[in-house]
This record gives sequence, C-alpha cells and structure tokens, in this order.
Amino acid sequence: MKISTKGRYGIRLMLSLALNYNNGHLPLNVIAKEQGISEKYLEQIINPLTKAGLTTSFRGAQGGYSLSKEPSQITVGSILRILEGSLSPVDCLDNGLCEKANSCTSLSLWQKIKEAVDEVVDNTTLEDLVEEYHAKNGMNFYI
Amino acid sequence: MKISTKGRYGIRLMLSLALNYNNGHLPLNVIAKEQGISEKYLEQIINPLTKAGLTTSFRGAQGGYSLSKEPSQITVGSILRILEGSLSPVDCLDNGLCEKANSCTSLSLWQKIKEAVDEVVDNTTLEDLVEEYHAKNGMNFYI
DNA sequence: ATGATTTCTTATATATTTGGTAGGAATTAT
DNA sequence: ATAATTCCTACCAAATATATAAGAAATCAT
Repeated sequence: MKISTKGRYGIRLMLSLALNYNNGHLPLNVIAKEQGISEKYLEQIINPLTKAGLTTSFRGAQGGYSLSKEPSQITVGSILRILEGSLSPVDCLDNGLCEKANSCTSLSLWQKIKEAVDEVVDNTTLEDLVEEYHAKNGMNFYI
Repeated sequence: MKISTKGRYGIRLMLSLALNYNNGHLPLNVIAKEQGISEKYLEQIINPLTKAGLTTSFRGAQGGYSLSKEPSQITVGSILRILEGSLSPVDCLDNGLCEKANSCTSLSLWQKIKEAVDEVVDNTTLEDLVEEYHAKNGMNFYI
C-alpha cells in the first residue's frame, strides 16, 4: 500500500510547476537540482504526464515544461493514477470483477478502501498544495 | 498502492476462522484445499497472526487454529497491518516525520490518505465480513 | 550556419519485494 | 508407535522499483 518514488517525485515536480505557473516554463535541470533528484529520472516521470496532457513541453534551448491547465484544474488523483497506475487496492476493481464477484465477501471492503482514497485524491488539486506550500513556507518566491 | 496476496489471503483465512468461530478450531489443510491456496503458504500467513494474538494454534494431530477473540473484536485493520506492514502511503508517517516535515507540502496529503484508509479498515470487523458473507451466500454452512 | 541547450526515446543495471516451494523438527491425539 | 498437525528455517524465481546512461531530435541565441 505504498506510493512509489514516481508518485512522490511526480507530486513534487508538479507542485514546482504549479508554483511557477505564472512564470512560463521551467527546465527539468532546475527542478532536478533543487529537489536533489536525477534529471534523467525526472524525464521519465514527466514524460507520461506530458503524454496525458497534464503538462506541456517546449523542446530545445530555453525549453522546459509548464502545466497545461490551471493548478486548480489538476487533481492529485489524476497525477498519481498516471504514475502509479490505478489506486485501487486490488486488481479486480479495475479489470472488471471476476466471476466470483457476487459471492466474494471481501469485495466490498476493497471497494470502500478504494472510494476512501479516491475521495481524498480527487478532491485535492495542485492549487490546494500551492496554498499549503505558502502556509508552510511563506510567500517567498519558489525559485 | 496494492494489497499483496498475503493481505488478501489473510483476510479470507480469517473469514474462514470467523465463520467457524463456534465450531472449535480448523486445520490449515482444510482451508487450503477450500481456497485453493498452498498449505505451506498459509502457514506463513497465519504464523504472524498467531504471534500477534489474533489467532490461537493447537499443535499436533487434530490441531488447528481458531480466532482468539470474537469476530466483532477483530478489525480488518489489525489483520492487514500485521500482514502488510503499515497501511500508510509513505514511510515518513510511520518512522517519525523527517527533518523537512514542517516545510513538506505533500505531507498533509499523505496523512489524509492514511486517515481515509484507517477509517475504513479500523471500522470493519470480521463480524461485518461474516454478515456480508451470509448476505451474499445465504445461511448455508461454511464447510 | 553553428553551438549550446533541452526534450525525447530506448536500452541497461541493480536492488528489493513478491509469491511462493521445500524439508524437517516439535508436538499431540489416537 | 503412528499419523496428523503446527512450527521454524532456508531457499528460489519472477516481477517490480529505482534508477543510470547514450544518443537522437528539436530549438534558441549568436
């Protein structure tokens, strides 16, 4: 039941872009240095986010990445599902229920866990994290 | 964010013991056969549950296992935490917060996820699963 | 044009975790 | 005694997690 580094780094990465939302785009090496994560690893993480349309990339010199929507329009859930796969605790909730579903006793338990997690991640946006960031770190510039 | 087979099999195993709660103890080979799980693997799963005091073992011929408390007194959370380790999505919530905790923006997100999961698993008991079992499978004997 | 910068693509490497299997010792009922 | 059962320890293969790396493609600044 752990979130992997991809999910965790991905959230931090997206928070960086959210904090920078009004300043154009940001290259990965800046974020990598600031967060102490390998730039190459960050590339792998942001790639699927770009493909999914959450971020926009600008290639070449002076390129970088930016959010493709307002922070308030990007939920933590959409980020985590791209990076972690489904957040449900068992596969059967995703792959369509198995043939024993109507007699399966634990099914509703897994379903409740899934709903509880979904409720949190689908109702937390990057804007919420930005507010949290400022509450904890003051209004200072990010970078 | 997946529950492993140990957690899933463990829940099913404990449900079997709960369904059998008024009939004394049950040997693993019976449960293994019924659920199509290797008896040797079930041994590894029930062992920590016994050490944690959730189940009682009876060695030797005609031995077996039984719940050591009423099904209503055993939560799904207590079972899963023994078999899966902590259910929190990140390690820092268990190992004591790290030195960056007071500036960490994602911390409260992880905490909310943890609380949401805890809320479900700590308020679901084996008795609830027994009721669910009977609702789905009728009042027929279990074994 | 050229060089510097940056993303994009693909391949590779290592460590850890998962999901078991297996052998035999210890214990107990019959 | 014997059979049944838990208990303990070791082992193993496959998958997953966590990266590192090389170089191609694109773009900007000069």
